[in-house]
Amino acid sequence: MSEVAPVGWRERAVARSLDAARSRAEERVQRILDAAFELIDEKGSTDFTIQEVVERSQQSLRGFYEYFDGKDELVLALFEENVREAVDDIHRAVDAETDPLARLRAFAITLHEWCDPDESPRKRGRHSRRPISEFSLHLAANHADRVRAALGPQTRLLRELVTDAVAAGAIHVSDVRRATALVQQTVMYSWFGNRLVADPGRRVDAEETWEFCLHGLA
Amino acid sequence: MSEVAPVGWRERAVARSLDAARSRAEERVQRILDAAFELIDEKGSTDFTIQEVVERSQQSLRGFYEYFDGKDELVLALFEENVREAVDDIHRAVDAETDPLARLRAFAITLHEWCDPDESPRKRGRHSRRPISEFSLHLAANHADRVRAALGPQTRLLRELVTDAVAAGAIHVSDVRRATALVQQTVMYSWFGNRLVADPGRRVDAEETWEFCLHGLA
DNA sequence: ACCTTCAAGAGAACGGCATTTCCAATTCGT
DNA sequence: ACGAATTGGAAATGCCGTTCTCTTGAAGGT
Repeated sequence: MSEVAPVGWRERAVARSLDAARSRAEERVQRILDAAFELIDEKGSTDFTIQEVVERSQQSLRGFYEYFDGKDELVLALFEENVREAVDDIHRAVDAETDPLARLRAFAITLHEWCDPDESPRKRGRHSRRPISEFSLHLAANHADRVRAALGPQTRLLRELVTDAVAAGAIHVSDVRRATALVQQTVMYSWFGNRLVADPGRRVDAEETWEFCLHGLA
Repeated sequence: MSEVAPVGWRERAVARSLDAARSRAEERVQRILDAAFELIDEKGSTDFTIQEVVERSQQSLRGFYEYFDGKDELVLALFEENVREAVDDIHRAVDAETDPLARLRAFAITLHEWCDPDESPRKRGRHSRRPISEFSLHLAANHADRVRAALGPQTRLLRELVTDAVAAGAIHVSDVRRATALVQQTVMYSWFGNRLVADPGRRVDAEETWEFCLHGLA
């Protein structure tokens, strides 16, 4: 836990108590996060109350506000957690491919699966992402910088893939960063556009979204 | 106002009073809408309170709830109003062109201007559209059907343009409706993706969005 | 062992806001 | 003008996020 091993017993004792305090805090934060995830799963939306969270996580209201500046910060934390999981999964999918274009495609398809709340909602034992995806709209509108930061790892991974694909001559773009942004936003929020399509048979799926991006860049 | 001209004095009197009642109601509703628009313009967001609206529109709280089922319904009405204006404007821009592809482009560019809250915010004497664009996210998430209905005229116009462009051989799409949805959502919400781009110099503008769509369809 | 101090729990209190309700005033048809 | 429906006004309700206060209990120092 602590980065430098303390030398004397005194330092060690201090470090141990600090570590103890820290891990206690970490455990509490985790309990809060878990409780919030549970509530979201149960209600299918992010309109749980702080009360419910503290009750379920066996904390005090006071304690909650020690760790989080408010509800938005809590949901932001959940969002970050979700992005982390997603990036791990995407990384796995991408690394299963070797061809630069295939890697890029793997990124797009997997990311789409993670973001579309209306598709494959009960895949594996994961949390339902729908409420978080939906709330991410609110977050992006009100805390764009935080969301941007949370998405950082994902953005960097995609940028790398685009760069590789360009280097391999698979695609041609004038500005890598811009292309990255375009793909990222198109894939992440295509589900949102689908909400406005009445006929479910005409929903745009992952594959189509990917092809749209691919041609759009060419 | 009334669809059939009444024949006798009795009917006429009834109709007159009904007309009077109706136009009074219409005027009230209009006053509420105006007040809400004003507040939105002043605050730069949709977090006005119902109190403020009724005060400014010289109405009673009770009256407000006679005409609107709640705040969401009010903002939905504003949204519809906004779409109406936008469609008119887009229609004008489209009709200034004759070539099917140019017409399609005119649609995309003009719609983008209307939707992007971060661009050309002070154009003409119109309401600031930013708060409504932002709130439309919330609306689309919670009242997708209503938003879809409100966008109906816009969707139909675009579909026509796509059909024409296909007929003229300017573009090739497998499914007109799907292509329509894809273009519509990409253009309408590209501003949202831009929120996640740190460097303002890399924001994707109307022209780029259009080209992205154009190639994406080809 | 005793006192001090300070972290942390429990939950009451506050403030903002949407939505309801109730009563009095007013309008409207007859 | 008279009873019935409509409307205005404002207080009341309920929900929720956030803050405050009081209290407890444990750790540290002497």
